Amino acid sequence: MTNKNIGIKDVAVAAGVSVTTVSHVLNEVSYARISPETRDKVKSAAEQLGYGPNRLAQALRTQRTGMLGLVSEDIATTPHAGRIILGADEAAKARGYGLMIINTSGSASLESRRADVDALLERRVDGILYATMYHRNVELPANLGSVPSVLVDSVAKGGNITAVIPDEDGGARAAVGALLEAGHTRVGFINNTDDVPATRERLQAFRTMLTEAGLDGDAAPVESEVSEVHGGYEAARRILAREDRPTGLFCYNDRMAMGAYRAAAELGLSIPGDLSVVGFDDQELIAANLHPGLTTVALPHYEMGAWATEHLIDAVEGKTDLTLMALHPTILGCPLVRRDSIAAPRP
Amino acid sequence: MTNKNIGIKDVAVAAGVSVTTVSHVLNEVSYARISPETRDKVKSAAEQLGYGPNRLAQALRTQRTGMLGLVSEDIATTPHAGRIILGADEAAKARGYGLMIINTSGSASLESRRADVDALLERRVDGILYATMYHRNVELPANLGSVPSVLVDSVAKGGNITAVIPDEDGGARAAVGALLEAGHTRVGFINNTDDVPATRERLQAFRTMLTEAGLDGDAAPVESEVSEVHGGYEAARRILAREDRPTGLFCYNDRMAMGAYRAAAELGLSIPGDLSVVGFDDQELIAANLHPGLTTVALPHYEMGAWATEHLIDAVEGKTDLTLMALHPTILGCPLVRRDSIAAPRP
DNA sequence: GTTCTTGTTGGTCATCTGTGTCCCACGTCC
DNA sequence: GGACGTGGGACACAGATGACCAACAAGAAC
Repeated sequence: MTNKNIGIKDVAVAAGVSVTTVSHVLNEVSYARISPETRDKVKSAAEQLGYGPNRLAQALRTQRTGMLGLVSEDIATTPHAGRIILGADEAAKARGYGLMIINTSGSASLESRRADVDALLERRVDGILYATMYHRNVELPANLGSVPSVLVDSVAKGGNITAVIPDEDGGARAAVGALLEAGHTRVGFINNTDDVPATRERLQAFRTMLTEAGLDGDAAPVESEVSEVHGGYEAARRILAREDRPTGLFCYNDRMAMGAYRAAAELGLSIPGDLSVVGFDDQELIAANLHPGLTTVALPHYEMGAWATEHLIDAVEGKTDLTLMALHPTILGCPLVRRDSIAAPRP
Repeated sequence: MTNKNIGIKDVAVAAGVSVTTVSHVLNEVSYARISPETRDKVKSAAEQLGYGPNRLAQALRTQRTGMLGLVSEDIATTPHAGRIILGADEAAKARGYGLMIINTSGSASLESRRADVDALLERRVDGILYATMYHRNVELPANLGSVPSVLVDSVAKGGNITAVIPDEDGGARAAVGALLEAGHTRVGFINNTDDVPATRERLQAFRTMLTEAGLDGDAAPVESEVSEVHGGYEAARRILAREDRPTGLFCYNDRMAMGAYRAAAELGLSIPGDLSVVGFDDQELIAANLHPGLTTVALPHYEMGAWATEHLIDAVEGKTDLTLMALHPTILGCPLVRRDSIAAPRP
């Protein structure tokens, strides 16, 4: 157990050697030639005293803190941030790094976010992860450039910073594909109204998937609303009121799908008997708990957090050149999570 | 903007004074007598060079890092952890402290949690917050005692560590009270099966509230299941199948309430017309998005995080003696959040 | 047998970036 | 001319690291 009051000096005295020797044996430096007996003396003395290295002093000397800064938007409003943090934490822990977390708001001023980054820089973090709550184009504080940094779940407005984002296109294709595969030919899309990459890319994937399947993708029904439960409800009411009522529904996210469930229930449509539904996000609290369970597409938050951390550490340790990766964002897959909301359409 | 490469030494050279003087000026030490002109020279030099203090070196010298360690259980599985972190982050930021976060698992071995705490100690955090995912009795690693620590959302098995927990009793009373107030006389409770304080305390509060209202608390119907949506569904099916079917239902948490909603829908009971429901937790994703919105009791996670941080910093700065507060856990209120799931019973 | 080389084993000292105590130089005032 | 006030610098210290140096014994050269 690390004891705050014991330093390398105390160990040296206890073992009857110099502090240098203690440092050498404890760090197992290759060039140090030290007799096995001395090694043992030092090690057991350290053990007995409960010596733990003072990482601050180490960091000061070596110019490496072994700490990564993570500025995360809106830590508490979605479970997404939690999964990014978890991925980052586990990747960091596995390589002996720690995480300093600062919360910021998606709507915070550039200046306040600059101050957040500055707080991390003053503490001499080795690198910085900048995570946003949802995939978008984000303006980054300039001081982020002074240490290796990776952007999680967004791309930078100015470009040229390494970023990792979800595969919107592939995810949407998987979702629509699951409906087509089940045999649906009348498929609708309930979309978001925000101007974010996901809105555009999912819509486009929706249309091309239908077209590729020999259906008229351009004519397929699409209704847009705010990406909340009530928006999903409204949009679903409209889309299900059409004469050529779709038998398959792709929803922008799980919350909107939850709204669609209610709309279907009100119209007396059973899921998946009368209507198949597929969502996006895999918010477990919703997707797994709806009845029937919602088939949806998982956003790779954990994986993005881990990927970003892994590569950030590589960069810190000089194993990678981040500027090379900065040209294009890295895209991580969005796997389909099958539950029970898709069935073949009634004949 | 903090520039990593600029030290106090560079400022001293630029201003034509000694490093001591720079330190004195920048820290505004009271005993230093320095002419206004020198002050200005130093300050503008620091400004120009983009000097930022090296918190590591400061910490090494002053034996204060200004960092708090937060070990949090299961960061990603519930939104609860996020709210604790947010409360802690904002309280810490307000007082100039930073947060080092380590994730652990509720089921992790004592040894691995000891290692987590050790990682924080090696980094010489000034204090530690230990947050659990739900209110219970937790066994803490012994090395937690070596710096000031506060336990969030649990009490320690051994006792004698300052802790802050939610007011289970008061919250449950508020929930049941809301049903009684609306005029319900046949009220049931859907409880959890886990052996945690909340299970016992909410049950007891339920019974005493009824009794205090002149009803037969001991005879009131209670059904227990696992605290998930499907458990809530099962329990609700049973409780609603009784001859003296309750018109008001208190659910152990929002997830179980969600299950109760489905059971009610299947039985053709409308909420709140035929059945009033009240939950616990205020998981927004569920409570706000059910239809009708679920009246529930909010767990003060943000407040507990903030309270714990505030008092931890007080202890670190010698303004409080934590051992005095360790005698009894501090209890924070659980306010009722009114939505639309409670109405008067049909006459 | 004495000095020199060489390998072994560890220690010395500067360094990382600041902080804080103590001390010094210089004027002034009675 | 000694006490005192003012402005600022020297220096030790916090806890480590690492390049380089030193002591010593064994064997080699003379």
